[in-house]
Amino acid sequence: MALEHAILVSLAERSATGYDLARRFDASIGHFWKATHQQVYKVLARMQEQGWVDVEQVAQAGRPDRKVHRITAAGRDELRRWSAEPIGPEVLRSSFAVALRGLPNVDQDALLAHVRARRDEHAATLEAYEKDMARTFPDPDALDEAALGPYLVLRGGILTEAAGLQWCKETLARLEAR
Amino acid sequence: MALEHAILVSLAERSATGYDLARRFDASIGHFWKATHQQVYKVLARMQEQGWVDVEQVAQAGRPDRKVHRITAAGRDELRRWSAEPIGPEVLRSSFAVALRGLPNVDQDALLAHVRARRDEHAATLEAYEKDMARTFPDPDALDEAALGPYLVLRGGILTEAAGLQWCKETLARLEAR
DNA sequence: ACCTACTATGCAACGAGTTGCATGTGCAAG
DNA sequence: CTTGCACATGCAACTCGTTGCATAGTAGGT
Repeated sequence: MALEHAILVSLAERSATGYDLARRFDASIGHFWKATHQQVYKVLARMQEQGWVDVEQVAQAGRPDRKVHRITAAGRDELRRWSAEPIGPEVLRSSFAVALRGLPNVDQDALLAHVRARRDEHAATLEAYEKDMARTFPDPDALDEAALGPYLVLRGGILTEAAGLQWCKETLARLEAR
Repeated sequence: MALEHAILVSLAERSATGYDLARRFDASIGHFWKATHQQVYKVLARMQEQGWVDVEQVAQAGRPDRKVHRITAAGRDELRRWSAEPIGPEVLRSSFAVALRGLPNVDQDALLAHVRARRDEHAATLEAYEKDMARTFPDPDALDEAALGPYLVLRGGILTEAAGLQWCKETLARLEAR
């Protein structure tokens, strides 16, 4: 499993509550790793037992205490240990590709609508990433240590979205040409 | 879940045993959907109960009977019904991106080695896809009904691999420049 | 002669991930 | 004044997916 490690990376950037982490997994980190809040809370509890994080309880009025999780030295060790391990094969699951492959056996109109929707999503995401890139890394040739990782990941997001968009466009052209 | 549907698509192309399907999930279909043989057998049993496939038992000497699964009319209906449903968000889980994002906190040498290995894998897969493309679809402007789906999926594979390769190259250039 | 891989099925135990529910306040929009 | 969203935690039940094991003959390499 690697949700642990995604959380460790995130906590190494900045300490956070489970709630904060869950939101990060809906936003920036969510571009390459998804997790729900239930999962995050469960895993955080386990990580605490293992001593990878420790918790500072912050009382609040009218709502549950914030439990701010901070990465420990053991957590950093684990991150370094994990990063030296061979990376397992990336999980690939594209129901879009499944539907395309089954072209003669699926609902053609629905498929066409799916492709269009997907094209628009890729276009929107790509645009958002490019804006983010321009805002956060205005000068990509002058990045400090802390910025390089996030920059490279965002670059990956842009390349991935551009490829997805291109795929949709070609697919649409083919389907519409029939 | 959509493993059912990936199997239905595969069986619509050609009837098969669980063993055959498992191998397809290691090869062509595996480019966009992974599944182990244990999973395939389990799901096939369920699909049979639901009446989406039926099974012809073929006796063999010295090894278990082959159970050839064929898609039924109900299976085809299910495929059409499923394809009209909204597609859920694609699952994204890239431990590579996690490691990159955590750049300052990971083992730098190991990461560099991972990126190189990944670059080589993408290059090899891309080359294999392109050969497959040249062999299977020598004239992409003259595709019949049955070929279009597989063609488009392969195109998607090529675009995806090319993007991954590009990402690795840029990443390497950045990491090596430090 | 031995070891490995291929064919072909499947169970059992476990770990990962999803869905649904529960609780309770404060604040803003309609 | 009511509806809904943001904050903040978490349990329970379930399904999905992985890992390890079991069986058993045949073919091919060292």
